[in-house]
Amino acid sequence: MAYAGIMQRVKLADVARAAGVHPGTASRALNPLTRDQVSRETTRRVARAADRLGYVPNATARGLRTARTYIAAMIVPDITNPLFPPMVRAAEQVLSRAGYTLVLTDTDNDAATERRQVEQLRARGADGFIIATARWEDPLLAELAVPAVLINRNTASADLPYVGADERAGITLAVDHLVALGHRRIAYLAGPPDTSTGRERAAAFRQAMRGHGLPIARGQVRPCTAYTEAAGVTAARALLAADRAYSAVLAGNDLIAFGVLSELARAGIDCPADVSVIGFNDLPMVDKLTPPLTTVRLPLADMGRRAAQILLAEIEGTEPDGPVGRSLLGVELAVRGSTGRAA
Amino acid sequence: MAYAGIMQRVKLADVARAAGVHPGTASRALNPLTRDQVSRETTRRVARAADRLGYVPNATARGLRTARTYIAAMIVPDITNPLFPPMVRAAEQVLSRAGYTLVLTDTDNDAATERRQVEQLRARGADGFIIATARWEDPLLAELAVPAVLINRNTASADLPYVGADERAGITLAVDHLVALGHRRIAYLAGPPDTSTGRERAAAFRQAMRGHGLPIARGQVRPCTAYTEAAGVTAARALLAADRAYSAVLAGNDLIAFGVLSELARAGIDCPADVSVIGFNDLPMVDKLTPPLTTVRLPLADMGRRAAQILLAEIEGTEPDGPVGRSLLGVELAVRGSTGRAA
DNA sequence: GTGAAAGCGCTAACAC
DNA sequence: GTGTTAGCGCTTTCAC
Repeated sequence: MAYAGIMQRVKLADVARAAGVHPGTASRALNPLTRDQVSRETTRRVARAADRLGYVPNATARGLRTARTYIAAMIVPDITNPLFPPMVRAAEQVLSRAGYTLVLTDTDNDAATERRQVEQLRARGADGFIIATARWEDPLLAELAVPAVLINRNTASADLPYVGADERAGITLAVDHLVALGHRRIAYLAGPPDTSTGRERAAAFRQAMRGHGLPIARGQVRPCTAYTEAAGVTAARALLAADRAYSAVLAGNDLIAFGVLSELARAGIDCPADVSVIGFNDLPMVDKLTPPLTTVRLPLADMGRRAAQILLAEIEGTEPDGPVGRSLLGVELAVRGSTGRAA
Repeated sequence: MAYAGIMQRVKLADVARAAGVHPGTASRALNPLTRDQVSRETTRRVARAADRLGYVPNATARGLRTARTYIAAMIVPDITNPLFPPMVRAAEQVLSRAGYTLVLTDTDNDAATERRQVEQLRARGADGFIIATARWEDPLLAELAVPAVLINRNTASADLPYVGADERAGITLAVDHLVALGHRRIAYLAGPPDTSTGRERAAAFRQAMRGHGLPIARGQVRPCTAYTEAAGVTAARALLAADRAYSAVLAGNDLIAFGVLSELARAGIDCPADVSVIGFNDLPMVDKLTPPLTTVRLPLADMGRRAAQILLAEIEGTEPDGPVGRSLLGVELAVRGSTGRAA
């Protein structure tokens, strides 16, 4: 096989020869940061030659020389989870515009796989990481010695920049909405406590209830073992089996809410007539369900963009505009048919 | 910021010194393909030294020397389309196990963006491409001079290996199902004709109808301008405005089917009592709709795996097991509530 | 403002 | 079987 296009590529030396200058000069002329060391006229000649010959710099050679790869890696637990694609997409846009290439790696929700991936990518020389897999206790993050930004999930194990949604605000909106509809007995099915989202949202729920002067009974806040429909079913079943009756259920995320909805249906309890349900994340299609799910919408693309910007700033050692340590982006409540006035 | 871990990495020369051999020898000892040129004893010493020092080869330097990057790129039109994540995930697994790193790039459905991305990735030295964005007439594919595999969509512009689902079989299953339920007036809303899937599925529909001895009237097969719900709405409206009444609608994909369902609802036509609807792709959640959508399920992960295997074989110049030119993977019909007996 | 020369870390062609 | 040497394409001192 002859892949001519890739093999006989035009290199800097060719451009320099065509422009009648030394390769070093051509390099300076082409690099925006060193362009001012070169005369206007030379710059023009080099640029024209490069353009005419279709010169594309060899990233590998540059990387070897500069010890920079212009590769950024993004680590997600499972790209088939619709939460992540919008983040990935937005991050890639920012990164690629800045000359970086995004490497995506899917850990399949497995810590060992994740560690392998990270090591492979470090060997590759990835300039930085955007990490969407953080656990609350996460030894890997503590060891990490490269620029990195956490997205969606935060950690207690390291002091890394974090970009997330304003989860407290989201939960507050949801509780406020239910209270405004007359609900007072509101159960919360939390996400797993080894994630920051599981912890943060649960804490926010307690605080919001307290803000409305509503007491929280035992069993009213239940942790789910995972952010899955199955875990939601289990938790909902436990809720239904308990003494206390709730007029509304706030779920740690949409998948848990699905579990609640299906368990309510199984038990012959109507939503929203008998019980209102609210989810979190606003996954695609949840507005097409019957009833359509009221849920908290996260600015996923904004999060991806922001994380990429912060990472770029970290890598290049510049200041990003805006705060770095902890960026909380605004959320909104998508009010739909799964919530109604308290029975 | 001191990122010690990455900066002062141990290099081949260090290993060679520690093992008391020349770097060239160390290189040979470490490379499986050249290991047999080195004595057992030396190999052992080098391996031990490398292990002890935690040597990780510098992929950039190797790439510069060997003109190989061990980077494979995957190009998708829109990663937020749930069709693609399973493919990406499966491809990444195969690739990463083979020592390759997957670069994902999202073209935002834009040919110009796509061209830019491909050029950037060529400059990066990507060893090969998995392309999910092929159009039926696609000049970019004709120019491509690197190993590449098409996935999901085929093209007329180049003779590249193609991995897809058996679309004809899928359409046939759908038509057979409807005919078995007593339907004879079945409309087809095709995808755009600049995609192989748009063309292939439409051709398959005509053939399947012919196989049942069912005539196809003018306006019974309508192309949509895009694979979107909006395009589905438009096409469905045109269908309803026509003289002929249909008892079933087969949609070019699930999004088009959504458009049909919403337009039927708007017109007060019940699905499935009055009209049956079938989609294509089996997107997540379509089983949770009311009514749940009958649709053709594609083996997305298998497609991703297969495409990656073929690409690896292309890159390494070896034979993959199985055919290369055109792999059609089996589909199945997920029968759900949106189809019923003809009225 | 430009040229010369060295070198990033690795591998492959050539000696011995 | 191992050492030597050269060089992948680029950037970046150092001269002038």
